[in-house]
Amino acid sequence: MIEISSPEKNTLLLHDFLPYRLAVLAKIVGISLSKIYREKFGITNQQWRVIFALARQANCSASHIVHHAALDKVQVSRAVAGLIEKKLLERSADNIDRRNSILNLTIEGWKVYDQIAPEAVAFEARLKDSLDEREAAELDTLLSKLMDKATNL
Amino acid sequence: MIEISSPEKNTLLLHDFLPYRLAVLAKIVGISLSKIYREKFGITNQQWRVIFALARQANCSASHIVHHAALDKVQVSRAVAGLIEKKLLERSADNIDRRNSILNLTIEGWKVYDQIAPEAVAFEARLKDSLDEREAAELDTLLSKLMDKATNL
DNA sequence: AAATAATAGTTTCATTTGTAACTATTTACA
DNA sequence: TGTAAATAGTTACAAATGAAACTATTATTT
Repeated sequence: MIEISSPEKNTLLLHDFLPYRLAVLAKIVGISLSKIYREKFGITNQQWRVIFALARQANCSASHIVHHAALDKVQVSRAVAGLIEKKLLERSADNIDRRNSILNLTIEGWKVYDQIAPEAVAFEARLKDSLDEREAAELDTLLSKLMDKATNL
Repeated sequence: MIEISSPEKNTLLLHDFLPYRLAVLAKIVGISLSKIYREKFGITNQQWRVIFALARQANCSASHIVHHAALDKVQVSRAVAGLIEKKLLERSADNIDRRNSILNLTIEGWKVYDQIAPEAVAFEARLKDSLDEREAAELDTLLSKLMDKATNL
């Protein structure tokens, strides 16, 4: 491993490149977090998002979840199927518009949510541990700005 | 879609949850960025990272890339194989330690790099567009802190 | 020196994921 | 009203991914 070529060229330093940093950080955080719901409950990331969307908003359709959990309709369909199989969620018919399904957590589903949610909150708190209040607020602002920018790039 | 259950419960708002925000942001940014190298050169994200790692550090082994591109050895192996097939990269033997391979971009590989790199830099600049200098510096600090925290959580 | 462990990298196989095509139902409108 | 377009959701198939087993080589131990 010998340094030969063009070190002073405008070679992009991957390590400092924002999209790369975001990807690596999000991945590490995601893997850590997933241990909470994967190891203990065998729940996938997508299933976790569906559960949390439904905990917020009961009686909603799959497409509502699509818009509130940043998943596409195939992902939601699969996650819902998995959760129904696990009996954490149930589907009923919408007689007003029969294209829709109406989704709800079961008692079991709420139990799982009630176990995961506090751990997720604690996880987030640990992650933000090294930030003071000003920094946490700043992070919030910056992520929002980046998100805005990224969505109309 | 009727709001029925427990809106005032400690239901976690996915939208505000840091790991979720990071995942969504990283994904959107990554998809936008990938258009630069995927559509024009048919290069995958992993291949792109290998190219950039090699542009920085020529004559290095696959395991060096593993440590500098946040990829595991299987990903690097596959990316390298793909890039060799595209003739963007070449592998030679290391006669001192014959377990290692020595990797280098080809002329073609450098040409591809030279086309992608400025676009990547411009992409990052657009992404940071709405941040002033102070905010950009702050972002840098915050991402570093989070990264630190996340790696020893 | 022989046996064992460690490292570099590849291959295999099962799972996950993404894209497109599909069914069913409802809406728009000619 | 009847036909086309839109919407909700599922299914099918190909491509990407992850985990484990594997080959080859070098380092370590006894």
